[in-house]
Amino acid sequence: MQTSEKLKEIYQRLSNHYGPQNWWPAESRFEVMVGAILTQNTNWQNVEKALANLQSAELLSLGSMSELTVEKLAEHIRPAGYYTLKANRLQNLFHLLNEQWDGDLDYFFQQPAMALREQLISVKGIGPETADAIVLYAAEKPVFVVDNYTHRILSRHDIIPRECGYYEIQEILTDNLDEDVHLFNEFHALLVQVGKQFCKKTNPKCDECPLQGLV
DNA sequence: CACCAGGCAAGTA
DNA sequence: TACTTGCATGGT
Repeated sequence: MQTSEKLKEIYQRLSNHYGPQNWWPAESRFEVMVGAILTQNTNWQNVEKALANLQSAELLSLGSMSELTVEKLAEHIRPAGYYTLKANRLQNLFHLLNEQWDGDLDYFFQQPAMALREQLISVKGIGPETADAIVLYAAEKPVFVVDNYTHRILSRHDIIPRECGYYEIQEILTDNLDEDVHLFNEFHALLVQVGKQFCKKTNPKCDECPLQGLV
């Protein structure tokens, strides 16, 4: 079977099984960016606690969060883990937005996807996945977000080799799927959903997975 | 108790 | 280039 056919089959099964995911769970593009950094190698439940702290302190805007010292910021995001590291990473992003774009997010997000991506990835603490998550879920431009689950699930189904790197995986996906924001949005969210449930590092439960038996 | 989550950068060889 | 390690809280 062709790669594109396999991918469509996977998407159909997951979509039928789980329904619409409606990512990203945030109320603003700014919140998407903050969440994208906070969720690096971190359970979303912990990120929610950190976001709730920021919300109740009225800090979920670029202007207000930019005024905090790194120590105060770290204190608010503590439940998300790696809090010192992430406070610095957030400030690095704020610096780009404030200095290069005068804090104007509309202006910033108006750029083409590749320009956005390039700038985001130049920020210390933002790598390929975080940058792509922001481009897809905040800027709503069609780039496929690859993560550990994507790699694990697609390699186990022999769609990609196990030693495949980020950009190789992304290339295979974009070459074999329609370039569509909604499709990329749902597909990534669905892979995370099924991955959390059935495709953990240790103790995978392949027999109960909706992708079980796929050729 | 062990394990690990919607990564990334820095260090080592 | 290709591994390895630190970062840290809170679920299961």
